[in-house]
Amino acid sequence: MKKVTMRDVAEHAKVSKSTVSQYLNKRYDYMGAETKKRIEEAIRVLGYQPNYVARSLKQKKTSTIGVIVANILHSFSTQVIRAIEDYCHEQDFHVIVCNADDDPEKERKYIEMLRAKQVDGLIVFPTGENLDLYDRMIEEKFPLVFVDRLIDQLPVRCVLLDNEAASELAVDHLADQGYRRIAIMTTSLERKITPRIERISGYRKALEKHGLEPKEEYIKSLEIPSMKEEVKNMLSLPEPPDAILAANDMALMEILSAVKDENIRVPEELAVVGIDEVSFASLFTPSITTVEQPAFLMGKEAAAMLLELTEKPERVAEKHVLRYEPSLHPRESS
Amino acid sequence: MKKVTMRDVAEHAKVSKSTVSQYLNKRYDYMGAETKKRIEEAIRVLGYQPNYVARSLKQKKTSTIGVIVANILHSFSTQVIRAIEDYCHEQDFHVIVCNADDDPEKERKYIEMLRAKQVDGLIVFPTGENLDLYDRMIEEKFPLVFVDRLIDQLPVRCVLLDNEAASELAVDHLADQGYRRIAIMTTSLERKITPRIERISGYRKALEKHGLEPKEEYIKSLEIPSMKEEVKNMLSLPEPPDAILAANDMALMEILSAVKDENIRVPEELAVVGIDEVSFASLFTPSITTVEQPAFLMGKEAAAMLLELTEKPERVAEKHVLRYEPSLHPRESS
DNA sequence: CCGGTTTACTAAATCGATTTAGTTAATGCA
DNA sequence: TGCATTAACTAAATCGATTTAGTAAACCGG
Repeated sequence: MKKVTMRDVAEHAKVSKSTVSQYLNKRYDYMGAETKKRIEEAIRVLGYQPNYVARSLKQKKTSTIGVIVANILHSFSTQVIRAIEDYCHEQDFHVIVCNADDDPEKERKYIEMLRAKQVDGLIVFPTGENLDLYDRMIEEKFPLVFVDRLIDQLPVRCVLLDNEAASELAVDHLADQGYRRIAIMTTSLERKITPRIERISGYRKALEKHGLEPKEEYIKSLEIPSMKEEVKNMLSLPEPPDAILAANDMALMEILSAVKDENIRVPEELAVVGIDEVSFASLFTPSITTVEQPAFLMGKEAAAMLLELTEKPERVAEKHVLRYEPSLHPRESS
Repeated sequence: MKKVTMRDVAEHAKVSKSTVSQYLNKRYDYMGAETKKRIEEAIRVLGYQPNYVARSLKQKKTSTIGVIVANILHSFSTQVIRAIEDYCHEQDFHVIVCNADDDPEKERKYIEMLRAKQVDGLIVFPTGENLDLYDRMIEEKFPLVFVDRLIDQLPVRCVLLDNEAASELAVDHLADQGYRRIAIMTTSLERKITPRIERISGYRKALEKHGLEPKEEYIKSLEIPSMKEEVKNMLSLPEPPDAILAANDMALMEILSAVKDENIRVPEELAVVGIDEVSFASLFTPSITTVEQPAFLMGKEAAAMLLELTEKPERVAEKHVLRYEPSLHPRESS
């Protein structure tokens, strides 16, 4: 049951390997009709299937790209991944997805493995800690696109949300509805992660715009497990917030869980708005007001950009920061 | 900026390529300490990184497996994929995921592409239409595991839910709560897809067990877009159901959407139970009773099984149908 | 100090394609 | 007829590793 190779096809069709290769690559320029038929026949009866590994070695390209997401638990990541996969498969590229789990060591390992596998390019939601690797890729003009997070000093393509606008949309909406004591909660504190920082700064600016004073007790970023507790704390402040902005989908889930535990009426006692669209937003009672990222578009753009770099690697180091506009879905929770 | 190869390392360290290869593969049996140091040094200063494509060609293995899911929109698929990826990455295997979109032609294309890429094995949620390809893989002893769906006549490993038990759990629970007019709704009608068929037959058997007569108006399988409409139809029957079992997560979402549109009180007017756990089940008001598949376990098992077959391909054709037990999460919606 | 063993390495074949530089035969045109 | 073209192929090098068979020197016991 050994593998059938091009050599076998060649022998069976009584031509050379070269001719078979030409045939497979549709270089029919000077190929006899008779020969063509014989090769076709040989391929059929032997059940030949090409070996892309061999071809990749020779051609120095694999038609495969890698995607390393910082944390696959975010719905945003999965939406972007789907968009990338759809686009790439359309273009006959394959995709290998890795989840760095917000761990720079894992990120390093995956970057190294994927490069060893000779992927033609990488889309990375960077943890931000492996500057040497990022630098090296850029220097080598290895096709690279960053998503969701910015590394200021690096000249590289980036696809991300206008995060300040996202918070602004949410705060504007809440302020318009008459809410004055607006809190914000987000996950992940450690490293300076772009979306978290920008969403908080956008929130501060928007408050200011509406003449509202930011209170530090209303601005919390903490790990998932302590989140519900903090919602409860906030609500038992002398002056509790009348609205909470969840800075991402995971924060939203925790807030909703706390709200249910405590039997808080939404939006009468507390308004809730989430950044990131979630599958259940409109099904919920009350339905949840959200600020949606155009995740699908962003994924598609990132993929398109990467595949383009694949053909023009000299342009890898041109810095392009593409900001996408979020959109508000006003619903019953605010 | 050309690539550094083993040859470059060898020259720089003044040894042969073979020695460098031994070094990289940690065959230190008879290697001088001095030589070792020189190679190490050369690798460092040149920034050498191995090329797995070349290695794969020689070794005839890629340390990569393919996963082809029938429809990635199901939460079950994404959970299984995550489990597979986690397990494989732990074992230093890579995973390429493809979404066949319930289209047998796409499935065929992906199977062919992945095999051309020389993946070491395939985990497939089979559409059921490409028997020739399935047959051929089994005949060639190509590592293969099926998930979620059964193809009766094929001797192959399968990982799936005890679907009849899932419906039974749901119906038992509903009957215990006093519901008598229990309906079931599911997506996808065309092909005879295992979970759909078994969940419906399990439902029928369970009804019978409880002395309830199955009514054809209560058993509906249709495409997503017409689903909401059908819920409304059902509820305006002379004798409307008092409970609906959603046979999967997508059906559940449609039912919940209809329930919200029509302002139906759950569970007073209509109880709702879903097969497949969804992220928002416990957050919802009312929280949703679900029957959970052990998706994570199933994915892990499928991956473990496949990697084992990778080492014992002679066992590919042994038929093993692994059935997993679902579990009930009783909540407020029933 | 001689034949065998052990140590430390290397040359060359190989994996399965692609590609370049030819080769041979047929054809065209003056 | 004679020389350049063109058509239809092919031989061999190549991609970057792994691996097998082999070599040469050092060692070692009798």
